[in-house]
Amino acid sequence: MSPKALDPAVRTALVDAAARLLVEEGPNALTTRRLATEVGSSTMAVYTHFEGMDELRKALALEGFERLAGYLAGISTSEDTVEDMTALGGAYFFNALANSHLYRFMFMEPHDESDEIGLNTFQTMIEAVGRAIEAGRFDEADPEELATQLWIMMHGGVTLHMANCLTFDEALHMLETMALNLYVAFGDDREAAKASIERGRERIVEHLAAESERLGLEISIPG
Amino acid sequence: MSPKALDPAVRTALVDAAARLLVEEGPNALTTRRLATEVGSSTMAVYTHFEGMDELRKALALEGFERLAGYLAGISTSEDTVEDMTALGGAYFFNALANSHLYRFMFMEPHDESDEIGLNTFQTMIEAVGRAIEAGRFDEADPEELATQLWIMMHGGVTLHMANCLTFDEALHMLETMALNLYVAFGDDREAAKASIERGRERIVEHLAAESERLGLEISIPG
DNA sequence: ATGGAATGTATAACGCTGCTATGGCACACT
DNA sequence: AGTGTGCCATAGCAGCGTTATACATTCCAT
Repeated sequence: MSPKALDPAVRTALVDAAARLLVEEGPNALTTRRLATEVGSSTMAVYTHFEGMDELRKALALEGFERLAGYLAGISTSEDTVEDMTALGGAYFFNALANSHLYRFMFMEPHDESDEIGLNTFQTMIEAVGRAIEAGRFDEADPEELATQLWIMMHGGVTLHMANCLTFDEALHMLETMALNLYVAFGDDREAAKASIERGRERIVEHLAAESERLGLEISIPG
Repeated sequence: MSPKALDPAVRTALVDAAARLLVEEGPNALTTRRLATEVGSSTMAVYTHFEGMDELRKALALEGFERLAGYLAGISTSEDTVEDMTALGGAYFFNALANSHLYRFMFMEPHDESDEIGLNTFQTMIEAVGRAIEAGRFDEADPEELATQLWIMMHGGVTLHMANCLTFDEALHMLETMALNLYVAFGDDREAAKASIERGRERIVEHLAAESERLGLEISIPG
């Protein structure tokens, strides 16, 4: 009883075009008509594949979570668990800036429902904290509790930077300072934490340099 | 050469009506036509007293900063500087929730220009940190540096709660835990900080209870 | 006191938005 | 091969922010 199968390619094409429009021309370019002409269909496609623009925006938020997951997955684990954690934070930070409009949809858009989707992305951070606890760098504690603190810190720094309340340099510096404070509060040795943060930043810089070259982007990373 | 003076009452009426619409019916109710009928004028009023809806929204953000300043001003200083600081954080938190739509305009709306307005509100927090340093609770440091960390923490917790990523209780608990961690990192004694946070929360609860009774609101404050 | 210039405001319209009713058309199943 | 289901294009609706125009009001200069 399916006369014409719903083409999933159209759905992904819509999401892809929407994401592209978002990063290239900003949120104002994200309209049904524009989207329709972009994928070469009519505005009805939005309503057959989604319930409307709101649900498409939710799908876009999901796309944002997947990109974030991709960035986080690019961070390999090492014997320095705190360095890994710092690198994950850096990946979070740069993903938020690179896909800032998507980040908006993920966390800064007024949600009607409480979509708890994408929170398994957060699992990566919890696991990293767990490894640091196992390695003895952090005191015994609930990994989620510690990871949440780091998340609050990252999200706060990222969004205050987006709001022009902190410059890029300020945000980066404050986040590193806060990370040091929290790592120490979590049980790590101050000097060891400082060294791990330093190495974590170096790894992020390398990683991002490679990434930006791959994408042909131009990202300036201050000292 | 001023045939008809621009009535400032209309401007404030517009801002007041906009703020009321925002808190009572949400952002979707904030339209030029709705606003016009609300203040009993035509849509043109928005364009004579503002350049358009965007500038009106900026004025609304300013209104939000003033309300925040009012909340913060309601926190008196005591001999326990860390308790004061915690109470300020609580006031910040509850203001953000009570005027969440205004808070959105202040920090979560994509700004074209970098309005650095309202950052003198932040001065209150810097001064509170300065008092804690003078009192010897915190080590000698740049007060702004420490205050910024607390701000990042508060903003992160508030916005993650707004995004339904943290429940009210979770946000409150995490913020108190983080505050303790940061206070200790700033140089305070752990037990002293714990006691100050406890007293700060009690003060906020009292303050908010009085405030909510005055406004006839119903705010539930968990233990 | 009076004419004229300047300026806020109401009305109507424009282009845009998200969205929906309608109808045709391509497909899968019997 | 017939048939009906369901995707999609067209056209239209109500609403949005904004603007052009006409009117009314007010102040200054004479």
